[in-house]
Amino acid sequence: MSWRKDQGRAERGYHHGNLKEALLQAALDLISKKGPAGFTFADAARMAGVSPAAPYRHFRDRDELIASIAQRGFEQFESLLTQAWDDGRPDTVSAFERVGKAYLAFAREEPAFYSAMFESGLPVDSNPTLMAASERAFAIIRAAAERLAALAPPGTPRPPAMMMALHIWSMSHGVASLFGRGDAARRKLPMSPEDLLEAEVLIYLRGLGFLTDRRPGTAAAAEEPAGDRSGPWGKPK
Amino acid sequence: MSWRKDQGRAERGYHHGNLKEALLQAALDLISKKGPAGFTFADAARMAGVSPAAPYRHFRDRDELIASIAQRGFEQFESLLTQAWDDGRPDTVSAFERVGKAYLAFAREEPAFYSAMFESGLPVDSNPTLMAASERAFAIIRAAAERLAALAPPGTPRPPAMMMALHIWSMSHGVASLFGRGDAARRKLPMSPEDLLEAEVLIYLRGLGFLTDRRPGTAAAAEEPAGDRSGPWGKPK
DNA sequence: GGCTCATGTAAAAGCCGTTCACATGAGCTG
DNA sequence: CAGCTCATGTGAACGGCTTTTACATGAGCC
Repeated sequence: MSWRKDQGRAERGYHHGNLKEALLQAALDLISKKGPAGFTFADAARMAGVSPAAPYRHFRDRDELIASIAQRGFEQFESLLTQAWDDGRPDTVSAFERVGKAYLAFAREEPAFYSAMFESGLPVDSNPTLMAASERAFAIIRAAAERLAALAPPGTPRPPAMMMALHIWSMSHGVASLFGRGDAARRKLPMSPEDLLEAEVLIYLRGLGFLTDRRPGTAAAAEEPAGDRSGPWGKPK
Repeated sequence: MSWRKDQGRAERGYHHGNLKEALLQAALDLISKKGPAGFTFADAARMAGVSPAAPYRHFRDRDELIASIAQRGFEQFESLLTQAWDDGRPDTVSAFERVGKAYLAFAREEPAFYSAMFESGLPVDSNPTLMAASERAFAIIRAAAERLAALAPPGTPRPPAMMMALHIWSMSHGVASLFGRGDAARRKLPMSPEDLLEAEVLIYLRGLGFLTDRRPGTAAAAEEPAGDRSGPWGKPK
């Protein structure tokens, strides 16, 4: 991937040609290295090889750059979740769990996006298009919850899908922000964040009446392919 | 509560007399108004009526002030959780739920402490005494989980208390940081954060085999006083 | 070929964090 | 009480950041 002009400052005319994009990339780099607080507008400009005033031709101020990154992050996030959900294939429950894992994977692999989205301190409702992007991403979780709710075992009250979605979101976000990333907020854990979240979601689903232990002969087995786990947290000793 | 010298800059000698405390208070004010990022060392100094260099006699740098606040926050947090847990009275499950609510209440009522503790971007492990304070607070949740695990219905595998504690922590933190505070991260919800978290915890506990719907004649009723709720999310229509 | 306007620069104002040499005076010592 | 000492506060200064303003450049269009 090479831009029209080499992205280094090497022999570049008066005009950069791709500054907006270069600034977004630089900001991503910097945020992932030093967090959204440590990132400076001037640094991004330097990295792109332009003067400190140049970015103002493309972003009203520093916050707007961060908001742009958050926006882009929500878009990638939405696409990742969509892919993970895969319209509920091969079965609703395991697709649902995959969504939780995708959430965590995103937080770990795209820490810069994740912090811009959730830890930058920007009010979510300041920017309507940002808010909309955030809601589109959440809509994936919501749709998944909707499908899951429809599978509620007959006889039990059907859980509100919106509530389930919010619960899953909060679990994923909680695990991701407390234990998820390598360098910030490191706390010792007896298990990986992924396993922690998986167990949490499975226990939760079981609490709703979804028989996630997948033993043959259960109601869930009618829709789910057989699994071999004995319970949400591995084999008890 | 009046200090030796009136805390305003009004007729104050060369020495402040209580600068460290005044700075901590000022920082709390500022952080709760403008977030941990918006807070500046110079502002705190101004608010205390001293020169911008004075704070350096009490804190190595800005981060150390924030860490001090986080530390103090963890201490208050621990005390609040201890009080909420009340050693499991009147019954383990309801005390457990009270702990979740206390978590949320703290996030809402002490946003400045909460952000310093969880959203300031300070590496938790940078300061050993901070880390220790954080662990003491978490120990309350852990102890509660321990007691709850001991009540696991016979016949089912007993869940690891540590895991339960981490689950509860992540749920509480997830709800608090996504929906908890009035002004940052405002997202529309069909229910209050408190109700959302309560339902989440109840469903989770049910998933572990704790019969939290509290109908007479259940195993849980042997330890729990009777309640009147029909399920974790109110009456289904 | 010449115009225009988006895009870049230079310079400057104002703020912040941080450091350093120096000032002050609270509290101890005799 | 006199005098000393050292914790605590001051002022000035450095470098860096954000943001604004007036000006420069040249890409794309007529």
